[in-house]
Amino acid sequence: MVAEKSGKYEESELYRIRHSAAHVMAQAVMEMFPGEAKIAIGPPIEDGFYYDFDLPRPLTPEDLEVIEGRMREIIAGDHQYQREVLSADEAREFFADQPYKIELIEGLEEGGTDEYGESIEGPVEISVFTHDTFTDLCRGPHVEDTSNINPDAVRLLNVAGAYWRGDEQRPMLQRIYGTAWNTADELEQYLWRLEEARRRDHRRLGRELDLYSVSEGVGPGLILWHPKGGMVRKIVEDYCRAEHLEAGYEFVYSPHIGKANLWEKSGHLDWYQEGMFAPLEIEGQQYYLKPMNCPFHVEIYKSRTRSYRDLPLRYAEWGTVYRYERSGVLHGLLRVRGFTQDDAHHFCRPDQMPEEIDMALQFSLDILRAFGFENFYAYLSTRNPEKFAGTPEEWEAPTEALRASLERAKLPYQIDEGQAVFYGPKIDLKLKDSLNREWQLSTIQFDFILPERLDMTYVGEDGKEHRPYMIHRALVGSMERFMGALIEHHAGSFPVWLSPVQAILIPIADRHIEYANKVSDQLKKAGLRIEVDERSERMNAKIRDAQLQKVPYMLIVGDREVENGAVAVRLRSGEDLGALSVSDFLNRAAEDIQSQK
RNA sequence: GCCGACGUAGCUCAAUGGCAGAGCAACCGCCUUGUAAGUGGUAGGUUACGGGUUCGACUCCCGUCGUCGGCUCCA
Repeated sequence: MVAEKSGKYEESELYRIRHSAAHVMAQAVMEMFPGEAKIAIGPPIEDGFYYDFDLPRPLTPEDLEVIEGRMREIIAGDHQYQREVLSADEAREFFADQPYKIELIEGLEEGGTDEYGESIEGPVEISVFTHDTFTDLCRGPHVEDTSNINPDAVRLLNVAGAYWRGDEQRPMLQRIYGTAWNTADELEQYLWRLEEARRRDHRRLGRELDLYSVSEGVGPGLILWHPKGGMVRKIVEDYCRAEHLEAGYEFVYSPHIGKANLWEKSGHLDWYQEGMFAPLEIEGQQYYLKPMNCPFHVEIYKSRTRSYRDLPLRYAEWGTVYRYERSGVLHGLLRVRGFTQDDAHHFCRPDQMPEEIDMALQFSLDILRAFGFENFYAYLSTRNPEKFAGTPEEWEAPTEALRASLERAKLPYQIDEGQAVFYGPKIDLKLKDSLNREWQLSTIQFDFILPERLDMTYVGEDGKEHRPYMIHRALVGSMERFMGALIEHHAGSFPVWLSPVQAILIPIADRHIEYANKVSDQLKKAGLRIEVDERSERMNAKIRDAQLQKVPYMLIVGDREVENGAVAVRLRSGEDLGALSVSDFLNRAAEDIQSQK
């Protein structure tokens, strides 16, 4: 079942409002730079709209305020949107001083691309929409009248650079992003959502919770895990390792560098060199930092003769890889230059392939669910016609095999045309977090190229040599990116089983420290991760700090608790559970940990 | 990589050409505390780095590095 691209938004009133607001904005910008503003395109997007301009100078935040103010005036003028159909020649004449529009008109006339650069079939009718003094090449739809736009529900957000037609060889334009809603209240809610996303930003929480840092001294895109973040990561890894063992994987380890010749044979230097760090020279030999683990796992496979009886083999490794990413794309934990994949390779006979794909897919879903993620979207990436090994015919069966597995799993999926890796098609799993943002984590890749390039064989029942199939898969993807997703999904309030500090003991006065340490020892023996706040601070201050660190349980101990062998339990939700005996608290904690909530 | 903004104490931010500051954190005390910040003091700086203009630069100019928002890219 292929997920339908939702046609609903495109047909909605909000879509028309945003599209119309983009036109109003373009009018305001053209008035700001009479005769000098060149307009490109301005479509509605999720949650808002943008418009691209070629202007004589960079826009400032103050300009945005002026533009926004002028937009309100235009809106208040109650101008109708009027559609008119033009011939290509008429349109060219009308937009004679707008080179970007001229280019768009060519696209419409010849067919191939529409006014947003999306591909279309055949030539289409050329229409323009006019409101007040502004006319734009546009297929619509628009609202009837600018009075349908609520001036109190429009906000310009920021300016950014954007290449004309998304092509880095072409001019860089200035893009103004804006948002528009039905009501001021909806706008407020949207702005609140943006603010909430900022509060949850893993880069901010990473610092506040002392999870990780990136040091200028070390280098961009290279992550330093601090003890707290390291603890969370270790728990994630330990859990995954145990699950892998149970699922029939074996663990391997491989080095960080390998000879140039290895990467030549694997095809990485042909297909992927621009993503690799420059080679190191050692005793006249070139070595490369590994961008992937697969060639090493293949070498392990090839270290002896394999029988059909040995298959499938499943090698798993938390392998740290290095990939060159252009400086402008680095982003916290989500786009880095060094990261650790929870990588594994299945080597199997052709007849085992469907089962191996099914297993990898199911395992992936199980693991992600364990960490609190529920909403998955699958993407099937097909052959990139510009960048693929083998022949198009060879790609057909593997692509079908992946598709069949998705059907069996009853996962809704979309096709990502041409997004495959050079060595085969893949399934990617993306998930939505608690703020409805999409994250790509899992990938399951069919590979029929490397086994041949690296000459892998097994001896079949017939005593002859056969070529195995290979699956590359990473479940959480990269530990770094997954940690980023985990931090943001839980807004830093990790479930108890993942919290680096599960409980903090808060002695009310110095005389309670001894008892706090005694309880701490007891809890540590039971396997909990505990801290004691021995600072000479007020209890209130200690609670505040523990709250800010998002510690699941705050255990307050004063005279009453010492006397009764108890702890007064406060949850980070603010809920006060009152005094519990140490063993009752342990039961409560064990339950919470067990449920992984 | 590209366009734009930015870089001042561990963090958040002041100082716009004339003595580099505050709050929090840290450290040393005092207070001994009952569910989100008790209180006094001390220390902390090559203002990212390198050059230039100037009597004088955190401030103006150039370059480099880095961060942020996008674009492009993303095995």
